[in-house]
Amino acid sequence: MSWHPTHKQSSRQRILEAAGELFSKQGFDQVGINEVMQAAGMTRGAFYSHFESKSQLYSEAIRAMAQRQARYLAAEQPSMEQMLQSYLSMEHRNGEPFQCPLAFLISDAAQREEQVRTAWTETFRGFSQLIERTQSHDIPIETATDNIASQQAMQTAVMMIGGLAIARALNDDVLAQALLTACRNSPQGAGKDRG
Amino acid sequence: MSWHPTHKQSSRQRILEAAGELFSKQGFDQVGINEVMQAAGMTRGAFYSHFESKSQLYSEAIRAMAQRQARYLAAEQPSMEQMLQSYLSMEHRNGEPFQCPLAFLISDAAQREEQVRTAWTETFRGFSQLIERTQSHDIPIETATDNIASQQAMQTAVMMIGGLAIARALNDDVLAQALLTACRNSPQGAGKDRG
DNA sequence: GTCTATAATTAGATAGAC
DNA sequence: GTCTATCTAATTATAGAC
Repeated sequence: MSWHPTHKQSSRQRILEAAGELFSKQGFDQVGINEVMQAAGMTRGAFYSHFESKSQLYSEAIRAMAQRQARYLAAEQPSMEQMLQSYLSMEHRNGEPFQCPLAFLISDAAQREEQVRTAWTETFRGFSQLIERTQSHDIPIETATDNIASQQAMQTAVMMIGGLAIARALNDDVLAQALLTACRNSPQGAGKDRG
Repeated sequence: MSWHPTHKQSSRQRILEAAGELFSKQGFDQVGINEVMQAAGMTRGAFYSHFESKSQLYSEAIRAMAQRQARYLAAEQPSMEQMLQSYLSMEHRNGEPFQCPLAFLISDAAQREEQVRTAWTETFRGFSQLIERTQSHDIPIETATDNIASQQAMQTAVMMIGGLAIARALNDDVLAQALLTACRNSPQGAGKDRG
């Protein structure tokens, strides 16, 4: 089992993927190392060969989820409208197939130590910058300063992350669907059906 | 100590207030019953004379915070601009003096049992309806249907709750301040400095 | 209604065999 | 690098005195 030099790297990756999914869906405190390791196909004892603590796993899992999604988006190059359509969907709210750590762990990460908050903050920065680039691509004529473009990107980020996080907290599927629709129709959206 | 019939009610209220503040700031799992009871001026053993479980305390604490804030708003009758100004402030982000359970517990509540999610959902409904009434007061000319007014209220609610929750998660005070400003300047705000 | 004492369970982290 | 076994600490919840 330990013949290949890629073995440890592969195990580490499996742990990160399992942790990202479990933490996002259930919250950091409600998931034990045991549960993470079993989902990764190992037992408790092997954990500390890969990570120093559960807390370190948390921050690395957030970064890993962000990187995975960034790679996907870099390949697909979706438009702003496409991004909103899939991000603000009931499927995403229900956690399939991807869970955005920014929305799923928003108040969870806020209550952790600096290491975790830094990972969350840097992920948010990347998300906001991606939106800014995508929006400037949709509207190539640049009449606004960078400052205003960055404000607009942050407003869109809030509408996306906040909308998804609220829809997830809501206990009522009909209301959640209405909320997601309202967010997609907001001025921060493609802006095509409002004046 | 047990002479007054209001004694139990007062203790219960103190527990609810302590729980609301502690849960909001640190998250449900990171606060023990011991900590809550000490903040309320009692010891662990007295807890179960007031609540059946920690989980029940959670949902009741959310409702108690919402009711307390609703009473305050009913007395003050602030305008939409005033509400945005105080809700989307750095003071509120830092938890002083009031913590909105919708923002502070957004992903925390989403991961709990139905009882807690129901309390959160009903609080959100009340918040959204309050915004709708306040917005219709600011713009007395009603050209829109109820459905559109409700959509606009939900968009504003997302910008407020989402903006505050993100600002709280961010590890960078400068970025958090910029984000709150962007939210206040958004079309969901008073709408006075955008077109 | 509040207290002290305790039961019962669980989790994060470590030790040492292989 | 992964396993089993264990340590230590914390937690929810209960029992019974006052």
